[in-house]
Amino acid sequence: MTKAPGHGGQPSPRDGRLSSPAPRVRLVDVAREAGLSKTSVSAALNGTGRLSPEVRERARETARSMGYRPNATARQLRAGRARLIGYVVGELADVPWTFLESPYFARLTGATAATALGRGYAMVLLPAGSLQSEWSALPLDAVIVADPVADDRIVDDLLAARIPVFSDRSVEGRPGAHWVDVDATAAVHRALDHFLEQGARRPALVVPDSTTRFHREVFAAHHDWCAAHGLPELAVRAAEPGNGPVVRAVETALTGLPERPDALLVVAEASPPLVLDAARRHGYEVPGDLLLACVSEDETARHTEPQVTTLSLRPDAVAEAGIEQLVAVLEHGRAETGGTLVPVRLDVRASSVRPSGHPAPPAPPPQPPCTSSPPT
Amino acid sequence: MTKAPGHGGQPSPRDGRLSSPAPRVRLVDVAREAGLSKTSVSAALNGTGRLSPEVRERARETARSMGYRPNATARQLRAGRARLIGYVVGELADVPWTFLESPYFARLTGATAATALGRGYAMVLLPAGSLQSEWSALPLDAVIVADPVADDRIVDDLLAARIPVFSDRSVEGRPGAHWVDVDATAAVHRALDHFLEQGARRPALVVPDSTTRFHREVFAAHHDWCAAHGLPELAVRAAEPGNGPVVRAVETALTGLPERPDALLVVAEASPPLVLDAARRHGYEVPGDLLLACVSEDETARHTEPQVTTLSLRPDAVAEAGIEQLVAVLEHGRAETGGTLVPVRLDVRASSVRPSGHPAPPAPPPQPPCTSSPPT
DNA sequence: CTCTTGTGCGGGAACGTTCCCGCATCAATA
DNA sequence: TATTGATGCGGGAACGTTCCCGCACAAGAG
Repeated sequence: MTKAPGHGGQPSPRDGRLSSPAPRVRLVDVAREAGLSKTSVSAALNGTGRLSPEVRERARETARSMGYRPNATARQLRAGRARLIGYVVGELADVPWTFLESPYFARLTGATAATALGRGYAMVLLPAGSLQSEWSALPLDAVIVADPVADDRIVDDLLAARIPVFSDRSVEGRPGAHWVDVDATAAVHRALDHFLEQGARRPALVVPDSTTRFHREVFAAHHDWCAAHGLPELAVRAAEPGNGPVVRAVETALTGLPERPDALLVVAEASPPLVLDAARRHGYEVPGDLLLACVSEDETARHTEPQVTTLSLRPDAVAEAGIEQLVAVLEHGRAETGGTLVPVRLDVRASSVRPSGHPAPPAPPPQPPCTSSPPT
Repeated sequence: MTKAPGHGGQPSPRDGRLSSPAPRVRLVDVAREAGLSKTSVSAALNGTGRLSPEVRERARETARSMGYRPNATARQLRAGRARLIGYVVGELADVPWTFLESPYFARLTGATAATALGRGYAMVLLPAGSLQSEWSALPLDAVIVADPVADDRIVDDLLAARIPVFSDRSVEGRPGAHWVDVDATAAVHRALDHFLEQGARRPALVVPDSTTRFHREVFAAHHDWCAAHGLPELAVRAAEPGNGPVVRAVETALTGLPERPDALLVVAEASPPLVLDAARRHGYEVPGDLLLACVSEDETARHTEPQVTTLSLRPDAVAEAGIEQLVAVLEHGRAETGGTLVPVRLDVRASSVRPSGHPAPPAPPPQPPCTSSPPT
């Protein structure tokens, strides 16, 4: 006993027999029991330092038998980081947490957590539109902000707090912010090209009227594609995301447009069977009268009759790219990563394949001379 | 400068001009700048201690202007806990993370995270079937294990590590473990009673063949109810959860049973529109030929034609009860909490209401004398 | 026999907080 | 004028790790 405990005269209540529920065993406890120093025990357990095999083994065995578990917080303090990342999803910020019900975000969330954990980072779920006070008590090494809405302060707050942010392309160029995004333009073009190949000439689009970068880019891509191909721009914007508004928008697209569409692309997290039912209710046979494709991760698309063609935004790939970038920035100090664009995947199923009985145009569609809009 | 920096002769690289990216400002930095001690600054920022208003304000202002943010890890170390809880879902342990795609778990997860954060706890997502190594580096105050499967080691590992566990009723009686559960028996009885009121006499049940306590209790409750009411026990177990197997089980229930059912209760996270479509494909008109109810949180049930009756397991209430219990145990040391049973909610919609044109039995069904099975 | 080199282990200082004290100072009372 | 009590602030010890050293000792080289 080289030094007095300092706190009180008593030899500290560590040595048991007090009613308290058995304090956790620390490194020094193991060291004392094994007749070693905490330095040696630490080195033994971590496999570092210069130790004789006997001492190493003795320390390990003592630690095991005493049920020693290192204090994670103390380690973090020493290490200078907590290997903890935050995860916020900004869409639907007014209705926090409903995002998990959308298959895309459900998968993105799960894949992000899994990938992060594989790289040694734990992920905490944060509510959208949260204040500083909600997360300032957390030792966050970085925060992922999935699909921020334009007016959300969260990204600014995080950057002001010098916390690295990983988000979508809308943060491009801001110092301390990095991005991974879905190739929305490619997605829309891919689906519309597919419709065109299958003979559709009046493809319609349904997209929610949200302020996320993705939805805006979808709308613009559709506009450009229609202009470039000289086809009518049939688009309906759903008032908000969610099955109700989207299904109503689908009904508008099927009945309330100047032209009756022969193909429908739904770029919203709507339930494929619901969309299919809506089409049927309004007298469309799919795929006979209407080719249907949904941007969706919902696996119910594979269980309808006919099965519904989907365009996957590949949330797992987005998550992987995001975490890879995060690790590169946090651990190797690569701040110059330019961002990553993840390609989409079209899963063609019966709902968008023209049945053999129907007339398929042999030649590509006539390109009208009035294509004056830029193909950008 | 009362004491040498100890580390090296240099005045430490804190004072800038080195290429390093501006080290984070600490409490002592603020104190030095304000001409105060770290004790006073700490007290000023935390609103504790005895300080003159001027000093308090000066400390706050200096901290603000220097962009001081307290180090969360150091606080946690001092406080002895991290206010961090783990969240594991054990079902579908072989396919980690798919659970988030089920509306029930999506809502449960979101509600748990939100409620926890409201009480000052952050929630980290952990993969099912994870090893000690995955979470041992995290300073978890407790772990929530949603619906553990019978053979999962996770609960044992956590209890062995002296981490409080909050789970379903299957952990009842184990020291250090607490539970909140859904009243499965009440749920089944509620739905079947409703069918009976609506005149059904051959209600069928579809339930996944899983090892979670919930699904086993559902099966047993159905068995008891049928016996008590002298009705045929029409039950089909889906090979596993998921839309595919469940829809196939629904088809079996509709076509492959000894009796043709006149009501169907689907206790699985299946998409209501898919179940409805399956019934139609096999010649049932809902609700004319078949009363339908699903145990589901899927909001698509409100957008089908007819709308589908659902039995909500109230994940938000489960989450709230769980966190409340967690706080009681962690902060007030109430270890004796007996557990909480959350009631269900039946949302009756058109799919389970006998249309007026159909014959409705005026009197309650004849109770046969052979009711020998215990009504427990 | 002395000087170096290497090995095995321990002391003690960080990491950044909070909080228990103790030491001044000053007003009020005897 | 002394004694008390309250008030305002600072010193320093924790919290439990990791890691940089330095010290002792043994072995080999000159």
